[in-house]
Amino acid sequence: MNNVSEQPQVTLDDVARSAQVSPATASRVLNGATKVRPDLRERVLAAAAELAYTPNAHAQALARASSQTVGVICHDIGDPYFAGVARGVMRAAADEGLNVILGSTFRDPDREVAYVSMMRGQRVRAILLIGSGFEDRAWRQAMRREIAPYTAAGGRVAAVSRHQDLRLDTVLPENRAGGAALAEAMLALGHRDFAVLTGPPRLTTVVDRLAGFQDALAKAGITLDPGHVVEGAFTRDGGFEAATELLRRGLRATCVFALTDVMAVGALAALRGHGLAVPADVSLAGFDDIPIIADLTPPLTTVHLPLEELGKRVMAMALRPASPRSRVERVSGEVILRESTAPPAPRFHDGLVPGVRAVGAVPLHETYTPALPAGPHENVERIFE
Amino acid sequence: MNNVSEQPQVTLDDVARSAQVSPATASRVLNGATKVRPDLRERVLAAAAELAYTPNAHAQALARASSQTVGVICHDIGDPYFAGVARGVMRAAADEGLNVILGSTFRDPDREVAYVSMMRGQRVRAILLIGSGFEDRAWRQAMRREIAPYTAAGGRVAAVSRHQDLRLDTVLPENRAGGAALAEAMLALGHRDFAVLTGPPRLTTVVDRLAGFQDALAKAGITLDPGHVVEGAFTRDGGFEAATELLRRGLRATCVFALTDVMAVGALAALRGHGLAVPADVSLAGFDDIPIIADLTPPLTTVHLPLEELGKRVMAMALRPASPRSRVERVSGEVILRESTAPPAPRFHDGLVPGVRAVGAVPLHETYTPALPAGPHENVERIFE
DNA sequence: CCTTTGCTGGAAAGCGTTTTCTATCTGGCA
DNA sequence: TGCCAGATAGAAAACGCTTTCCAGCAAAGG
Repeated sequence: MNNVSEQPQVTLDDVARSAQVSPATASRVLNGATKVRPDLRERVLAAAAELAYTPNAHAQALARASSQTVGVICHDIGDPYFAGVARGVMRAAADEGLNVILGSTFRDPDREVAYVSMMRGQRVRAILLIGSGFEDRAWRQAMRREIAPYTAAGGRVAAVSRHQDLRLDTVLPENRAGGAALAEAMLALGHRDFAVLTGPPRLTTVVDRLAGFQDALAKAGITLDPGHVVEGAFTRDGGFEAATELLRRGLRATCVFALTDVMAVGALAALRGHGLAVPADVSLAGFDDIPIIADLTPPLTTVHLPLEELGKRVMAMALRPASPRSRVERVSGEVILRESTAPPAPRFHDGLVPGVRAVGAVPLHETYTPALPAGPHENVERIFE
Repeated sequence: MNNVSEQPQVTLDDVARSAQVSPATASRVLNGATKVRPDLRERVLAAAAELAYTPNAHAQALARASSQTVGVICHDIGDPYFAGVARGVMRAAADEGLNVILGSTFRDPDREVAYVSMMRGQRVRAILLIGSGFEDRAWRQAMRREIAPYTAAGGRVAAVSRHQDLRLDTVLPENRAGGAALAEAMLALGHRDFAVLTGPPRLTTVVDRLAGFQDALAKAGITLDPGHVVEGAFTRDGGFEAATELLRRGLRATCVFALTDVMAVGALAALRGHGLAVPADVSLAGFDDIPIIADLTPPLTTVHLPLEELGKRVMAMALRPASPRSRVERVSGEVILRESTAPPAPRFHDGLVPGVRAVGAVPLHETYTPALPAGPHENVERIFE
């Protein structure tokens, strides 16, 4: 079939033969702890270079019963959120001399389970689950069935932003607190009427961010009009469609909260397409702080998450030996007020919030972190439960 | 060290023993072509499920002397360009049932070579090089030294957007033609004075895009003022800095071409920061058509590349058996005129281009493909050299 | 000068699969 | 009824490496 004549791979035996030593010695030279006579060592090294020898990683993994590989599973590597976290993971992997097997599930739960199984087969040192889990009983069970034997055999699993049901070591963005903080910030701006663009309700991230947002509103005595909560896909187009639907229903809100920045980007386009100015006519806020949104016009208010840091952190977590109790590192979000949010236009005021314009004097681009426990230098808090 | 008692991995022998058959039979049941007596088959399947058996992929790879893995090397997975291509690769990999080992070089040539070596060790079926190569003699030699024995042993290597020196199967965006087409489009708008924000001159992409751009200008009798060519990193901040430097030098150009969209994003911020309106004061164009730029204000004119398609295509290429001559699939770019480019403001006119405003009547958002061979349905042309 | 200790190199036993190869057993046909 | 072909299960070799276990040798000590 293949007319190109294939030379056989050069093996350690070839190197050993060429250097006139035993395979054992060759192995020791190449990665051994024990001493080898200098001249033999020389010969082996020379032979290896000469033959362009590369050890068969599979054979090594088999013989050593351990691998230098970690698995990473995300929903969509094309999404800036995951790309950002993945960048952190790649950086950490490079530092640790680890290889990364990447899985992109395209948001298919079955594919996620399949990836775990596959990585289990690869005997990866650790599996990193990036992104929200699914609120799905069958899925959770399937995952558990894969994960249990893996961890029992010494495998490590760590997650970013996961539901607690799987009891994994987790780097947990404070989605709930972040949603609440954002709501408080918007309330402080004077908004009283909100709309939310949500994602698939099966995702824990959706549930948490929305809940936090609603909590804070409730504390202010405000309930979210169910008609003002529109679901869309966690994509730019999903945001666009959700915002369009919102407008179709007749938007009364003065502030729209898109559960992710990616959705917010689409929403911005939709709002603008309908002749609404942001923030003059309506404020818009997102969540995640993906790199691009500071360069939009207007720059988007959001809840900042240190994406790359999340990736590094989850890797570090996975590399620590397992502990009997699952660890959780909470990473707090930070509301970043940019120009996409402003006090509501006077015509929306209900009279209960006089002088709101004054609040608008809060400088834009400034960090606003109400009610969030944040350390002086890093916004991370460790909790062992 | 690890106080968690580790159960040993369950092996095929365990399954066989539990099913009271030979390992050979168990293997045949699990993935064999030959027939096995139904009751034995049942027992094996039951045992495997019972024990949560997962075959050791390393042992399989060793025994089968082949792996189900491909390697992908890109500069920075956090960059929207690579993330987009990687998404296509992941999709294709999923379709083919292949696993992906990802390498992110962070633009370090040495790391790239190291990744190839590592993937060679993993005996990946194919290595996909995404992104520009380096114009560096030592690097090229090192790469060749890694690639030659790999391909000699039947490994496949394919690249997106590479220099031809390595003689790889390549999916080649028409960087040169794209640069030229963009120049032509800008000339048609009436621009006569240009500036270019380039990236590291070691990258072939930089060389090609710039050359194409200059070619087209030369044809129109225009030479690029060397002071109007500013180098920056291929990142948002690189674009920002390069544009800032350009402004510091005193920008006379009416049109700025950033060699990548990512740089253009930074440039846009810099221009705006200096009080310049785009496109009223200066036009701005990029290259790649990463997803976000259509949502910027103004939406960015660019040369569209089908990123995800690039990824799928390079995978397909790598999966085809090698041919004696290296294949090249050229993918033409497509100039997308959006609102970031407009005819130059009258004050910049040199009097030689009267009536330029009329040209501005060309509707925005429209596709403009001068002098590019594009098929009716896909903008791809196959060339075997 | 002989024995013991300490190194170092080689032989060989795995690591967990797949895949010949061989043996056995069944059924079919003469 | 006897023999052969066909099919199927098991034994064993192989995949390429690491690592224990030995053996041999040199140096050191008695």
